[in-house]
Parts: sequence; C-alpha cells; structure tokens
Amino acid sequence: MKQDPSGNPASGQRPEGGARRQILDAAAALLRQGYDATTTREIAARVGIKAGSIYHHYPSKEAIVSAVVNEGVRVVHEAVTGALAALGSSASPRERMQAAIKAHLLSSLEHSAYTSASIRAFAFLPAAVQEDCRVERRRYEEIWRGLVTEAAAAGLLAPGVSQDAVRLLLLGAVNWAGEWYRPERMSIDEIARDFAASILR
Amino acid sequence: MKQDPSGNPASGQRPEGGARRQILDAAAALLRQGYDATTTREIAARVGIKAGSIYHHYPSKEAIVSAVVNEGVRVVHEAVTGALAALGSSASPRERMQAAIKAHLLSSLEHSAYTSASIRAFAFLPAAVQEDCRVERRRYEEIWRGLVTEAAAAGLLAPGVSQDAVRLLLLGAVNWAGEWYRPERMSIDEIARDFAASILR
DNA sequence: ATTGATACCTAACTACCGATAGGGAGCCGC
DNA sequence: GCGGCTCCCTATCGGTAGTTAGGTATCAAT
Repeated sequence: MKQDPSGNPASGQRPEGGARRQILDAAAALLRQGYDATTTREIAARVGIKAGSIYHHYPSKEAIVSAVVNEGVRVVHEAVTGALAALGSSASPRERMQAAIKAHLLSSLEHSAYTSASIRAFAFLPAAVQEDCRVERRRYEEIWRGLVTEAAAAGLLAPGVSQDAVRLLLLGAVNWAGEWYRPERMSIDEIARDFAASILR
Repeated sequence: MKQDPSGNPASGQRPEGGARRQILDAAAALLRQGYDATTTREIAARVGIKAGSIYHHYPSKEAIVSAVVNEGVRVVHEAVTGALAALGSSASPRERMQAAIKAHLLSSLEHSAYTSASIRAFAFLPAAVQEDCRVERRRYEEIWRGLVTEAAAAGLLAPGVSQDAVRLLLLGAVNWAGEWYRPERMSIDEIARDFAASILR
C-alpha cells in the first residue's frame, strides 16, 4: 500500500484530526460555490482520501451538507448569543442591535465557512436538507424577533412600520453582505454601525 | 414525421412565437432553482423540442444563461427608471426612493422570471457569465447611488452613515426578499413603504 | 425542378456525478 | 495469534450532463 504506513497521526497526506471534521470543513468551503459544485470527489481530494472513502464516514452527500448547514446556523447563533451576553444587562437596545449585527457579519464573512455556506447555498439545497435545518434556522430567527421587539419598545423604530418588515430588512441586508463584502472596502465594524444607525433613531 | 406537419403557427407542441424567446423563457423559469438544475434537456422539454435542437438557436448553455441574466437586469432597470419617470419632477426624494423600491420588488417578485433569476442565481454562475453582465449590473447600481445621494442631500439619512452602507443595506434587503416573500404575508406595497420608512427620516 | 436556408430529430460521444462492492492493512482485546 | 473493528483502497456501476454529427422535413426563391 502506498498509503500512510504507520499510525503516525501527523504524517503524509492522511487526515490528521477527525476525518469526519475534515470532511465537513472541505464541504463547507466548497458549498459557498453551490451545491452541485460541491462534489464528493472534490471533498475527498481536499481531505486527502479517495472518493469512495467518504462513505465510510457519512452515508450520503446530503448528510454531509445537512451537517454543514446545521453547524453553520449553530455557529452564528452562538456568536450572536455570546456577543449579547458579553454586553451585560445594562446595554441599551441600540447597543444590543449593533452588537448582534456585528456578530452575525463576523461569523458569516470572516470566522465561519459553515455559516457562510449555510446562508449562500441554502436556497438551492435539496428540499430534504432544507427541512433538516428548518428548526435550527427558526430558532435563530427568534433572536432577531426579540431584538426588533426591544427596539420597538424603546421607540427606536420608524413610526408605523411593522416589526416583521424591519426584521426582514435587516436580515436580508446582512445575509446579502456576502455578495459584496471586501475587507479593504469597509470594515465589519463600520458596516454594523451604519446598518444599525440607519434603521434605529 | 410526427412533428407539426404544417406551417400552422399555432398547432401541436411546436414553439409558436420565436423559439429563441421561448428558450429564454424556459431557462429563466428554471434558473431560479440554480444553474446546474437548469439543464438544456429540461429547457428543450419545456419549449417542446428535443435537447439537441437547442443548439440550432444558441451556441451553448452559457450563452442562454448569459442572455437571461442580462435581460433580467435590463428589465428591472427599465421598471425602476419607468417608475421614477412616472412620478414626475415634483416628487420628493422620499417618494422617489419608495417608488424605486416598489418597482424593484415588483420586477423581481412578480413580473419577471428573468429578474428573479438574475438576482438569485447570479452568485453561482460561471465566471464567464458573471463577467458578461457586469456592465449592465453596474449601470443599474448607478440608479441607486443617485437615489441615496438625493436622500442624503435632503437630509433624510441617519447622520454620520456612509451612502455606500445605505445603498448596500437597501439593495441587500430587496434582493433577499425573494427568499421569504409570500404574497399573502405582506403586500409589495407594504414592504416598499416600510423599507423606505425605516431608512429615511 | 433544383437549390439553399431554416428548423428540428436521432443517436451518440465524452465526461463526470453519487454511490456501492469487496478487499487489504493496521490495531485492540482476548 | 486470532477474530473483529476501523479506515481506506480499487474498480465499477447506473445515471445524467453538455455537446456534436449527420440526417430529414419544409418552404421560399430561383
């Protein structure tokens, strides 16, 4: 065999850490270019194994993609929750909103290929995969529902507009950011500040 | 032969109007589900011809998709330009902004499968196709740059925020609307009104 | 009547996809 | 040292993609 002959965990081309994790990492990186562009062969190549070997770790391509997307939502959920918790209970609704926007943008644009993939590719995933992460996405959505309600209670929203509209405006804007964001153009901090300032008064 | 035996333009399964137009229509409808989901065979089936016959009208799948996306941008460009022209010169920057938002949403959500396709699928198109419609998209973007500048001059924007941020916030929100819009949920008119009211003061 | 263009078909090619079958090497507990 | 487990391999399957070659029917103009 030409493969890694020893149990040495750090030699050759073979996966070092958990192979399952490496497969997800590769899939997440590819998913940003679309579901069909994410081939099991390319995933295997990036991990350093052969195509068929994927199926020792996961039963299907859909299972891999489902895991990636779910983790992507989980990561951004934790990022936003963590950022809000770090603010403490004395923070104003405006500060909380801006912190949430920044955390979401950081997760989807810089920190997590999983989050990036789950936002960009979601609409074109097989229906079964979309169904798999509906609950997780719904749960994340609730955070934003709460933030908008807080802002409304504090009188920070434009008069007469529905909270649904504000939430959808905001989530649309941050989710679309992956289509135009370039680090040298505008910092994530600036984007979060201007987005928050634009919709709050 | 089992095909349309006469020159009768309205009989059988054969394309009635221009076949080129029908091919684009079919491609536009399919493109909303993604580039790879848009197969030449399915396009042909919807037009009522066989797969190979596509290539009598277009040299490649990329050429078809490129034409669809370009037309999609052209359509929304005309829709917004038309809506602004219909307002007349006495309209306020706020009215103009709201009308532009409504026209964009109407085009992408109701009127044009071309526009819908060009927004949703663009990010996953082959690089060559993206390059083909860069100019057209840039041209459309200029409308929004102008609208935001007008609003800023009228003092309608939040103080201290960059015009780029406002434009990207707004375009992101309207482009993302295709991911959640349901006619029974909120009317396009309401969406346009609330979006405009949220970012203008 | 012949030509040439137009529009479409049949059949096939190559390439690549997700997935499976079966085998082999190392390792662990007994 | 022997079974059994894990991990990965090779080889291949059936399916489908974009595309092409070459043939056929129709029709307008010569």
